[in-house]
Amino acid sequence: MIVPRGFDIELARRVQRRLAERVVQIPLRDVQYVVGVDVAYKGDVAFSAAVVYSVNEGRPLEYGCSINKVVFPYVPTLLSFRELMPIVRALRKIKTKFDVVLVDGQGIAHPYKLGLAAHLGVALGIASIGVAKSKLYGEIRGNLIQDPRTGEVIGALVICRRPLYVSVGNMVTLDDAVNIVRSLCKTSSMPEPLLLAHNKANELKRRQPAEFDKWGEAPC
DNA sequence: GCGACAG
DNA sequence: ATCTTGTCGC
Repeated sequence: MIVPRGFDIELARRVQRRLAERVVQIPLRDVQYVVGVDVAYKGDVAFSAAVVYSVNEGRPLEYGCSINKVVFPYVPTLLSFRELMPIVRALRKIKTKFDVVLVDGQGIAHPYKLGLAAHLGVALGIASIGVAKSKLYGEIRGNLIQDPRTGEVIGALVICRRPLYVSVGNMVTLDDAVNIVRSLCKTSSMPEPLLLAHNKANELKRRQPAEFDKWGEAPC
């Protein structure tokens, strides 16, 4: 797996370990607006979507999106270097104030404790939860995911229709994360906000790409 | 060297 | 993630 020329993977790991120290685990209460974010790809173009979902009303309230040129390949443990910016761009389009973001990927259940959801949460100083469809790191012990090196609980298994690997991203506790994901599992194997974001991202992908600016971003 | 490996 | 036909089941 080739990374861009000049990319220092050792430096990247140091950055991840450093940012991981800023992850905070605090209880989240009065969760009313939950955002779901996801990215779809077509060639070297990323189509990202952010959806604000109202828990009380059980429906989406607002959508944010962004179309960007891909700048980094998919490399296990370095997913945020590929998807973080596109997701941030889509999130910034949202006007509604939200309580937490659900991310398609790991939170702290990562070899350097900084999966995509944790990186996003720390970078923006917001509450986030990692919801992955498969495991990246850790040992399954019953319904919990444990760090094989420290024995620390780094996540939990939540059965929607299929098992989901849930972990803290930032500013939430694992219990909060698990309860929130559970309560939002409706018709799909993914919590509603993520399903909506996934569908919106794929819908964007179907449209014709516009003109990219000097930052590699196009209107959407 | 071997196996594992989010999207 | 994406590529990609048919096929099994409700």
